[in-house]
Amino acid sequence: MHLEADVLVSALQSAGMRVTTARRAICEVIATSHAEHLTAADIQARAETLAGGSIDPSTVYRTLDVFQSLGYLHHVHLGHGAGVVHLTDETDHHHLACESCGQTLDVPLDEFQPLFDRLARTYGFVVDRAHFAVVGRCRACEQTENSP
Amino acid sequence: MHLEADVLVSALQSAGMRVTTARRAICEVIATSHAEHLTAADIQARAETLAGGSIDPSTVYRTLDVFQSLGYLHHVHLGHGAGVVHLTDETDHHHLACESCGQTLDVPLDEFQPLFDRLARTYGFVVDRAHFAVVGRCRACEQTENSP
DNA sequence: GTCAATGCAAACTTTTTGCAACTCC
DNA sequence: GGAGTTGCAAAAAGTTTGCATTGAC
Repeated sequence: MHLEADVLVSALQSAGMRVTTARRAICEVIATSHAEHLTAADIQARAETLAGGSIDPSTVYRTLDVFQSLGYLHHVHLGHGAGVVHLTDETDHHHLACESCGQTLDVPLDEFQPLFDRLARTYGFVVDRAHFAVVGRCRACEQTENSP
Repeated sequence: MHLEADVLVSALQSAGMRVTTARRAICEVIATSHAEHLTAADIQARAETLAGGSIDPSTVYRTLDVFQSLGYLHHVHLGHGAGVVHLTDETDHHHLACESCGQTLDVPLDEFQPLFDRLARTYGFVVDRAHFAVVGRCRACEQTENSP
């Protein structure tokens, strides 16, 4: 189930691309990020630690683009601010993004499937599941707000 | 049903705020924008035409902020790029945003309400309906893509 | 006459791009 | 050695902010 960094590295090689220190570190970071939603800046920071040197933001973005092209990543917007990346692998859930505390809640796909099916049938609209995030307020923030 | 620009102007006055040429023009624009999804730049352009002079982007943003604070507007992100504003008034529908052609489809709230109710019951998550947009591909783009 | 609102310029965040230097295969 | 990658710097888009001037009430 878990995606190993090796798989990503091999994917680069199979595509005729080169494996550099920066890319190896980024592979490691995204392979071990399963349930997390990392921004490019997050990935840069972790990859720099792993690589033991600095990595330019543009390198991070370019590498993430590569993995999106190869189909391993999608990027998602959970509200304002930076986008996050997400393993394509893990598409069995969706995100509820709290606009107050920034946390995200993962919800099984089953909850959404009836709606998505209906939208496809009625409007011919195919939802991009990976790109989809529902913005609102989580239970904790909702309670805090209503009992000051 | 239609929100008149006068209502917005009065709201400013009731809140102890001043009515300027720029604000009057912006009121006019958003009051007559019903089904449209306007960016700050769109609003600036139209307001400048109405006002017959230039209006600074910062003035537009500040004025839109005022109306969001007063509860008349929400801003929505329909994918990448600039956000759009939306009359709070018209919350009886939701947006399907095509990531390919950029068009948006309005869908009655009824389609979504069962899901929203379920999310609230199960997770305590209250969906910000105005901020919510579903990203995907519309019928036309989906067909174009699949028959080249 | 005050104080809020404006315009301007500058900063800001996130992301993209051009290009010379580098290094992986 | 040659093509793919990198870093740097600069640019892009969208938005926010500081501050002096203007203008509404």
